[in-house]
Amino acid sequence: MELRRGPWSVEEDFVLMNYISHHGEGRWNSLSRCAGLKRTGKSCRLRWLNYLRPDVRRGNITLEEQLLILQLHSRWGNRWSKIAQHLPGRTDNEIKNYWRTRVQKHAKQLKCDVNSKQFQDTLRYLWIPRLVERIQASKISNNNSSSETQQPVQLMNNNNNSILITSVTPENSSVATSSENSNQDYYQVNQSDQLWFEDYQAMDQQNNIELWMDNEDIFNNLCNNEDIWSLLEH
DNA sequence: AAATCTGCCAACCGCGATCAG
DNA sequence: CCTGATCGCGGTTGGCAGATT
Repeated sequence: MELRRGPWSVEEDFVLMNYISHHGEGRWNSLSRCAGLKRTGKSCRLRWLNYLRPDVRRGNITLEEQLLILQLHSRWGNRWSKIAQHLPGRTDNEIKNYWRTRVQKHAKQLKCDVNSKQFQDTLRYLWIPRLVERIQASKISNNNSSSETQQPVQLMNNNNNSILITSVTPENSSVATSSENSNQDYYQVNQSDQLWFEDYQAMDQQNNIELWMDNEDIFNNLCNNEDIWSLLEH
């Protein structure tokens, strides 16, 4: 039997959805045959998981989701399926596409490799905190009560060639992180030994941005579809 | 207005892991 | 235990639409 390739038709989608609704997913090769689809099992699986499955989320990646992607990628690297497990309704393919088209583009603009320590540090110490700050600001301006439990972070040069990351209380939440100063801090850090990294890890254990990942409300305020990259550039 | 470029995203491919006989 | 089949993941490609030249 000749296998079909390329985009799925509406009829094929219907057949696949109908079959899975009656028989469940899995055993993709036999599923494809039994459903009468001229597609590989692999193709059926991909179509279902990335497009047809009812809990797939559509629309732009939100600020919160962008933050999660950055944080999780800094920890796990290109383990897209693992990252996707923490973004309900988003597929590994979607996250991978987002990363490649948006994040890698900015690495290119900075003339550094996306996997280089320099770029990873830029993400971790400059862009992630600024994104957290931005989200926090948007929540405060929205009078969102859930913001009380979430704290922004602040970047400080502690005169020891390391960057100190501290939480910021609501009363002094106007965090100053001009790109010039932060870049200067960043390059000083780059010349230092491993102390800064240990500092960060220690803070990581206590009260820093990782708290965000565990907040159950994080997906309850998906109000904002702004793009962090345009925000961070200006 | 036409040609070219760019961003986006669905789909395919290769490979290693896992499963089943 | 071995081997072929299948699955799942990450990398890559191709095509479309909108932006730019």
